[in-house]
Amino acid sequence: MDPDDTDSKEAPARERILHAAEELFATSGFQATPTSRIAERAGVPKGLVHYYFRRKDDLLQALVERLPDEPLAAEPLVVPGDVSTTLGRLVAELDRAHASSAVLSHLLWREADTHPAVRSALHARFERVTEQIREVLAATVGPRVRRSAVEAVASLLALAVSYRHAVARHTGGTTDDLDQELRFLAEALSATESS
Amino acid sequence: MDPDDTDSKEAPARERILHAAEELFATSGFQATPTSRIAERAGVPKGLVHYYFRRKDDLLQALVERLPDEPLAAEPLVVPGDVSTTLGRLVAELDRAHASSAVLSHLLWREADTHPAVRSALHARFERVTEQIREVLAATVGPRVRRSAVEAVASLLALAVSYRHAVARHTGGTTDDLDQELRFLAEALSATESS
Amino acid sequence: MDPDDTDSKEAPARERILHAAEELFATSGFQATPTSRIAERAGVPKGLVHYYFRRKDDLLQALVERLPDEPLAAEPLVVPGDVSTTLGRLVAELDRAHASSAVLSHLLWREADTHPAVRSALHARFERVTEQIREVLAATVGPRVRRSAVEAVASLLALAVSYRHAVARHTGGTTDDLDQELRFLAEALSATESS
Amino acid sequence: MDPDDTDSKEAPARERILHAAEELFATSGFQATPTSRIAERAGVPKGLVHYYFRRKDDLLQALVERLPDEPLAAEPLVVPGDVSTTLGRLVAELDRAHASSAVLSHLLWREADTHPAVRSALHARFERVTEQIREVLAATVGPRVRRSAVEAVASLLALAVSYRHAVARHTGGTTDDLDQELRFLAEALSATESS
DNA sequence: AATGAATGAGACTTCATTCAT
DNA sequence: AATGAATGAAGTCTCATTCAT
Repeated sequence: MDPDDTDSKEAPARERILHAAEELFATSGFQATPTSRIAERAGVPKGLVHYYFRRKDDLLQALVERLPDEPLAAEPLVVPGDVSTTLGRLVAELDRAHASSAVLSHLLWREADTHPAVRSALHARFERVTEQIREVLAATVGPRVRRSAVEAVASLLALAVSYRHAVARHTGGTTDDLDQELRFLAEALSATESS
Repeated sequence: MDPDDTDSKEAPARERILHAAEELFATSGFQATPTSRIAERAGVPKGLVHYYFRRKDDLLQALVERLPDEPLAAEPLVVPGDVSTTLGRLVAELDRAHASSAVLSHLLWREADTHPAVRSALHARFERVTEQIREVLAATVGPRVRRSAVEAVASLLALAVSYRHAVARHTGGTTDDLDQELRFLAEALSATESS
Repeated sequence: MDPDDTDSKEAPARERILHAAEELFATSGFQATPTSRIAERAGVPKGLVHYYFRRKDDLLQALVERLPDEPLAAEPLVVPGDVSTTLGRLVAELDRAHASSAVLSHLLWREADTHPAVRSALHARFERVTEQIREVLAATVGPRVRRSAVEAVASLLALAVSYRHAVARHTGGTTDDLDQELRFLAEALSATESS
Repeated sequence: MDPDDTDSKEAPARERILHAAEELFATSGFQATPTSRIAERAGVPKGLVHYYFRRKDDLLQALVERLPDEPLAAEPLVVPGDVSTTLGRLVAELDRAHASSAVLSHLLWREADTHPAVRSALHARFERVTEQIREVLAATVGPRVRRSAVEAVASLLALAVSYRHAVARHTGGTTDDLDQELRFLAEALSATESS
């Protein structure tokens, strides 16, 4: 019929449905988004949504399984010996990564209460952030820094960063920076080194 | 309704409705809770719910306005000079306060995305926690500790504690303790003092 | 049909719904009858059907529980000693009773396969017919007739009458009469008496 | 592919579809059986069902036209002069024949209300049973037995047997035997002979 | 000949909200 | 002041059927 029509026929229907659902779930919430609106947004008939995803929950499930969760390379961030700068870069990078998947992140927090699969995805994400901070720190501080201090800093930072991400969706994406806190942590780590 | 049922006259109907709504909203979410179930749980006829609260949103609004958010006395926690012990007590107290209003807290997080009033209540709560930590810290550390260090620790701790509270509802209320992190922060504060 | 049926607002809504459902279920079958058509026929909004009967099955259930199943007086039929006449009257009366609740009877047969409650109602109905035949016979034949012969005749007649009722709904209500068969049974009973 | 492809296809696809439909229609009813489930059960793609049978009704039609209804040989059952034994054997044989096509029989009764073709098949079946009973009886009783008595017994027995078959699907296939009734009928027939 | 993606009508059901009493 | 019957919009989901390959 329309061979040169590239606007709505560009992606396969299934993909367009997923994309529409992702946006709408994040914007209005899972429950508040009718499947009919997803179909409308994706430019497909209502029935096709249920053809690919029998129940509405399956759509959410598919969305969670599609989560990118890129690894985030540690080395480029590390300035050996300069904890303050390194942590600053690290947090900036975590914020950037979070912002780039803001839609899905929002979705994660919104639906964690009702969908166990979402809940575990959220938990896994936190664990990954903690581990990344730990790695970067370990590669930055000198060998004389106590291991327990590194652990404590990694844990505190992971919690702090995660909280900021959790509320970022309520503030339109902007959060206070952590400059002051990072300087304090860097200084504190150096202090343990002296012994 | 049975007229001689003293059980149903313990609290005024309006109060019973609010109480039922609080529990159900927290358990199943705002959208997923029919007003009819609220009426049922409160032991009042269905019409009465809308008699007191014209729209369902008014119920949520009333719930948020009822938020207790007791101030939490600072002095009993302070052990002057002993930052580690004081912070331990403080966090324990914050956790306890949070747990005691777990239902409402859960509700706050669940509905923050859809109701601005809830969102601000959540934000105000975070600010209050930060302020309390700052107060307690100020009363504990010696005068030689840098003000900026106190700020940094208060901020970090508020973020960390808040994140733990945010996810407590997903883990059945249990969260990792912060002992190691608190010791590290206490030590770090002492270190700044010496200079 | 009903001479008192003046307008559709006469009976309370719940009753009108039941009445409409009864007719439509019998005419088109349970599955093939949309609840919307029941509402339409009853002259009530669609929602009211589900207000009174949460699920469609509940409507069928209520219909079955409403089954009249009048006892059918035995004495007026009995002509002592004249088995043939008595059986003729009895069958005529059973046919008449069946025809008067033709709609519900049809419904019973249609839905017996899918609804156990309907199935048992159907079974109970057969048992009742058998018992009535037995009673009438016992009051008609002389004391010298063997009990086992009465049993056999009652059983055969109940089966035969019931089959005719079962297929009556397919033939527009008309069934072959049983005159010849009844005369044979009467004669056979008399024959056993002689011994 | 080629129709003689025998890789996983024991029977031709069309046949497998009919077989699957027969079972599913009998088990769950015509309306309640989606064509997709028929395809699934038959192990064929969904489109193929409608390729062979344009509309769902065509499937039912084809099923009815395929009805076996084997004639049932009369002679082996007849014990000349012994009506009781003969009738016993006859009923047993009719029951057995019915049970062997229980699935289709069930289907017949279920869909008689909605499909005229099914209805006539059911009616024809009853006529055939009556005729068979009449034949067997005629070959069994002596010439002095009144023809009208034979007619009456054949009719009564056909009705009784048919009712038992009609409800057999509700009772898991088991029905009360007719021993007592058959003895009575045999005796009654003999009684007419004496004159 | 065969297939499975696509379609859209329509089914059941839920529920906030209104209103007459 | 209180109630529960009534309303109708909207939601999820099913499924026979069509059609382009």
